[in-house]
Amino acid sequence: MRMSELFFTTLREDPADAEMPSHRLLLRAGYIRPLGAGIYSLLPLGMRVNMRVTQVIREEMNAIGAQEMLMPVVHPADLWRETGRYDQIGPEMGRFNDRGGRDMVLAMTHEEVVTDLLRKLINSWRQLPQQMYHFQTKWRDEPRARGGLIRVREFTMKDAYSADRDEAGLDRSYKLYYHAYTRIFARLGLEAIAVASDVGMMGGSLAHEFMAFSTFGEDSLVLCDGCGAAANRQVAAVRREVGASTPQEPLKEIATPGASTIDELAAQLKVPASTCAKAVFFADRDGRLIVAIVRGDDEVEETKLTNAIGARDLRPAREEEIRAAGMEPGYASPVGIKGATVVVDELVASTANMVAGANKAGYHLTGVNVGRDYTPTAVADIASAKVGDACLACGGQLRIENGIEVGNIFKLGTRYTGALGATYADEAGVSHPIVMGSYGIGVGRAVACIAEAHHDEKGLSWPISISPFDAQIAIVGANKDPKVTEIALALEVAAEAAGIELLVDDRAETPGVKFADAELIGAPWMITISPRSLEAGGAEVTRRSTGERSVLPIGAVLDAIRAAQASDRAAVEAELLARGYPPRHSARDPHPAA
RNA sequence: CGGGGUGUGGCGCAGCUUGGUAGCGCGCCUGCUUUGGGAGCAGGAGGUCGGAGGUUCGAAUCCUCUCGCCCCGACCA
Repeated sequence: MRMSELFFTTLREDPADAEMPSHRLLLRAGYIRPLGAGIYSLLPLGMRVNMRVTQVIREEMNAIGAQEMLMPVVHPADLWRETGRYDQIGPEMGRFNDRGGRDMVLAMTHEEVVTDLLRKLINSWRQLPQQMYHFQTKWRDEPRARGGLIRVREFTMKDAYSADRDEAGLDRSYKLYYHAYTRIFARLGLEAIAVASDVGMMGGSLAHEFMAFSTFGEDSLVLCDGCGAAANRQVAAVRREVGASTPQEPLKEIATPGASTIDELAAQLKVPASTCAKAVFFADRDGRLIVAIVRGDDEVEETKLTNAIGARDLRPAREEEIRAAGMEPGYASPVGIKGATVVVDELVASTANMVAGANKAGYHLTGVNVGRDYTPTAVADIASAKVGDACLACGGQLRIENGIEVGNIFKLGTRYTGALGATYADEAGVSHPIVMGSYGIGVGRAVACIAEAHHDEKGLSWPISISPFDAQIAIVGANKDPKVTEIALALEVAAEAAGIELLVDDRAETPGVKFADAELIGAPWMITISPRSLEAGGAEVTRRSTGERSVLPIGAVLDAIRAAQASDRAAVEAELLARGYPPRHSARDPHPAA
């Protein structure tokens, strides 16, 4: 490809409204352009990276026996009514009417459609298991798009689905995807780990998220270096010391003027924050008030709270809602109130004689005991894991890092097949619902994460496996010697024949511009061909990631690139093998370990 | 949806407080010179100042409403 013909432009200055490096650089280097909030065009450079990423995913999907297909973006709403999600899902789903006035939806995901196909195509146990996937556009009207391709409203997802006859089959399928995903992210140059996660709107029983480490990550990952346990903070359980059993003291009201926060309260009473009960208020979709009680040194983890009581759409409660329930913000507790759902953290439930609000401004109660002084609706682990907490599995110290979710795998079970009546007949002719899993990767987000992980102050620096071009040629000094252009273009032709894609900078720009743009665009090698390089023996080859430079005879350049590509790929495979993730597993083969 | 910010040629910004002919840098076009780290000189093109309404002799500037976008929080690949 000649750069003079490439549909793109680089920007010399950073776009004002891009913060994250991937956003900034993908814009500046001419990979993407926004159309609206969270809606992007992929320019040819961006599309090339997208295709490379897609190809890696495709190869690994095919390797586990998944079959590529394509399902529509526009669905009849009736199908979504059958699973109940048409009403469950809020404004993040795009809805419209066709010309006949029928309700239609834009795909946010494809469980409904794939399950509809299963019920139409699968009749017998002999047809199972099945694995299928596609790359398709999703529309999710996110409340807030952000960070360029990191969180957008329209995006391409690779979503795969497994269909098995029973839980054991689903276990096997799940492990296959775990295996494939590990291989995919390694091949994409992403350091990603699988963490236990919430099942969210997908439903189902077990889920892992694959998280790319990033300081800009929106999720907090709770990690144990001791045993390798990893979980999303939303669901991370930790080992918690149970309070010593102390005799219960009588309830006593004390004046605590101005102590409307836990810090002030603990300071005023000279007691540790852990002995104070913190009340946090939420309201659900129907306006029902929910009081969550955690220890003063803990925070409420909303996802855990949501799951503990099967609530939906929690939001912070408004002050008037709290007062309406008979509580005093700043001095609130469930003691003496009625009508609210009270969820108590298990640690609070096992701690005697806590300090809690008196529901009267300026007063607290001491000697508060759960069960005696108030009755909780539920007792559950609803506190956020903290740095330094003890690992549930091994007791080791936990640490917390930020990550970006690039993929997830869900055990759906019969959530959809049950609702839609997708069944098969077993050997005895008895009908059973098909057992499903679903497995997603956001392609554009993966691209953005790779850019986050592979860039420097000068620009992008793609891994060899997914760069838009294998190398970029800077033609320098063509005015002094027309031969350099000839040689460069001949090299491009030879490369094409060898299956190597070069981007040749034949523009009438000064060398400085060409070098700067090459570094911005970030192909793994920059090849300079100039009178000077020819004199030195051929082409000057610079490795983008290291800045390492050498001069090679023109005839040796392509071989060198190919050799480097091969050894890079071999190194990734060797590492994957060492970790227990060799290539090639069929869905019907026994699986090693995952 | 709450909070904060911002909207002025393709990009980055000034001008707004104190109303009076819309400016700067980069990029773009033409010519000449230049050519190994974002060239120089000369000439040139390009803007309903996000939109609507209002105040005023006069609005980028003041007022009201509205829309877009970005960032921070509650949600997700």
